[in-house]
Amino acid sequence: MSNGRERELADVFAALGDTTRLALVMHLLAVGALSATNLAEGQAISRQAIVKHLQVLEAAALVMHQRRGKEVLYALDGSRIAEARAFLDAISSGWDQALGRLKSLVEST
Amino acid sequence: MSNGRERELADVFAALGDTTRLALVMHLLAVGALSATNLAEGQAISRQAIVKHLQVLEAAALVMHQRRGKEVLYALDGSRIAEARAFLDAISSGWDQALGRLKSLVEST
DNA sequence: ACAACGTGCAACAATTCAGTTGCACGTTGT
DNA sequence: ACAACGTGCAACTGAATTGTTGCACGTTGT
Repeated sequence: MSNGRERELADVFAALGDTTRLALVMHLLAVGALSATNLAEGQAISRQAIVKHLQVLEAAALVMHQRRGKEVLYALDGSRIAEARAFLDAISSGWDQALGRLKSLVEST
Repeated sequence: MSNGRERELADVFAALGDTTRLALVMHLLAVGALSATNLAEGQAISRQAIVKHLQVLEAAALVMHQRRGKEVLYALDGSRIAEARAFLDAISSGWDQALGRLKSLVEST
């Protein structure tokens, strides 16, 4: 795996590794596109905090934004999620062999 | 989604959201089971740093350990990876509808 | 023109994270 | 018994993260 790819992947996982951002992703998935002010409504934290989270998601290419008059709409970008999925698939496919090696190492008492 | 589950999921993603830990996971996947000292060999950072990373992975239930004489072997635990995969699958499956909603919102100039 | 609204920027405080070093403890093989 | 080795614990530093607040700027509708 190239070093850059590894970094990108880690960024995606790190971006998802926060309950607030995970909730944002699910919210955006459900609704489609929303402004930061809109997303912050009824939330415990401030709009600015939400904006920072959105920027983290955008830096990981999980989210994109588009200006629309005086507001800015944020929406999900799917390509990186597909990559992350592919990675976890690869891990899972290597799984049985890895488990086998583990047993032969540990059970040789 | 229950709040506890959401937290667990975020912990899994956060644990994977670091290039060092990602490399550890792939290394363990390839080899099966290794000690912290072994994993630290030839690495730029110290054994203690590796141990801390392994503890993060273990807290997220991605890794388990087992004592074996004077050394401690670490190996992957697959169940949580399967859960993370399922989550990304769910995201991806909701994707087309989300994209449709996005377009209708943005393109209505 | 102007009031209202959403955004953008910057400074700041508190917390968490990554990594180091030093040393003590338990296990192993001679 | 003892030297060697792998581990465990604790203290510490520096950097990154998360969140706050205050204010200025652009856009919108009346």
